[in-house]
Amino acid sequence: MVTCQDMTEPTTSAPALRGRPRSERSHQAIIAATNELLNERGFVDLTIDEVALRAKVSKTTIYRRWPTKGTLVFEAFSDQFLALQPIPSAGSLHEDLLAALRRFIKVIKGTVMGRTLAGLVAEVQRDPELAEVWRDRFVVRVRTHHRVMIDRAIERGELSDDVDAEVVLDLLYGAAYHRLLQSHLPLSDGFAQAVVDTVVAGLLTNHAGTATKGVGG
Amino acid sequence: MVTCQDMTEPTTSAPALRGRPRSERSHQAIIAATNELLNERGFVDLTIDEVALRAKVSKTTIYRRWPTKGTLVFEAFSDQFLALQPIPSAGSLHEDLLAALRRFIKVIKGTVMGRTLAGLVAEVQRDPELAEVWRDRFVVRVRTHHRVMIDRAIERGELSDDVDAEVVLDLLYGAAYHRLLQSHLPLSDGFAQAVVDTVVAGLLTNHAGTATKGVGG
DNA sequence: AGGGTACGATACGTGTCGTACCGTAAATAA
DNA sequence: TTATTTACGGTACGACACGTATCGTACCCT
Repeated sequence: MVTCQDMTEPTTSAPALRGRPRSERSHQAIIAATNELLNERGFVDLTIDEVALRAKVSKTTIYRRWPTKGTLVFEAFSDQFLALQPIPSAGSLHEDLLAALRRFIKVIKGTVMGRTLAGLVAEVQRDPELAEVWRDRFVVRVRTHHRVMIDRAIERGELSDDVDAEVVLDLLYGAAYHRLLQSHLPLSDGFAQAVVDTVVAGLLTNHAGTATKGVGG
Repeated sequence: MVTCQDMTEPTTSAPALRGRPRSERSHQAIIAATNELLNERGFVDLTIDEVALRAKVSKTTIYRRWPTKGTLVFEAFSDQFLALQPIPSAGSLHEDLLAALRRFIKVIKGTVMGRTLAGLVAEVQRDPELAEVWRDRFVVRVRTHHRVMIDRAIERGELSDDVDAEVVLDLLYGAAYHRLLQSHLPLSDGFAQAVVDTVVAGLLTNHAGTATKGVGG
């Protein structure tokens, strides 16, 4: 769980347990109501007032914990989403990447999370504070997670250590995000195959001479 | 120029020139004021009221032509942006794609258009009507434009006609959009090189056997 | 002249946000 | 027990931007 305090302040060792504690039940009810409304209306048409109504909680209680709609939805979304993105270990780089990308696409298309993800990316462009939280607690987290597939391929010697893992992730998931956000073409399985085919083929080519190392940062 | 009517209705042959015509001067002033405010405040903090004030025009006049803030900003942005995306003809596929991607990145980083582009992509997630306009009059337009580079490479025989041009565009520009929207890493020149190196290498590999044709649509 | 349309100015209703207030509830500390 | 501290519910409120309505005036055609 990621509370508002965790998002904005470094975790304090002393939780200061004087006074009435925050209701865990309210917390759960708010997150649950948020997810319900995310399903029914989507990110844009979700209002804090309605969440409060649904959760049988005062609106004030929500604002005490989450400063904005974005941070609330972020929390309701992120843990749930990340739990559905395991790292495959099929063996080859191609198999791993394809399985991971398929998994990503499946969740995007098969649940409401695709629309919510798009809504959050949109909100991030509007709210600089949310952008920071988003990068640190989602983007970096997912990428670190996914980078394991590439690192393992390098360790196995399947891939040259000249390869910039960051660029690889940008190619794979950038393409997928692109279709999600622009909606110009569907996130089909053939798309996933073509993306992974092309990228892996490109990586397995010996590209000594065209330096591609260390450009990520 | 793309007017509101052009966006929502098929172009009528009879422009109906009875009555007082719309002031072209007002049109220019509104677009100019929009671009000014886009520079000063960005997409999010731009308000129609302020555009009206700046353009010395009634707010009503703006709403007569553009139904929403998104469509107004879209028009102020798109022609300007597209004019800065010429198709290079250096010769090889690698050279063409790299030059085009560099050009894209240069405009994104060197002008306010990067922020505006991000803001528009965000707005598109919130406004379904704008989304339609965006796809038809921007995304498809840019992609058709860019696809020429790939088609020419196929004609030259440099590239197999098995290659799905749509996927190629998603890989290149998807990666760039990804860094623009997520801000996790900079849009450096090394990034552009690595992206093009990897994708072109992947395309030049003979991938007969892994069908990648016709999955774009 | 007359009809049709755009214009300016302004007022208005709407929706959502986020905050302020205040009496009450729940926990700790003396 | 009593005092203190903090969260809670309920509600009212201010702020802000949106988009619409109204109406008298300006412009261009037939």
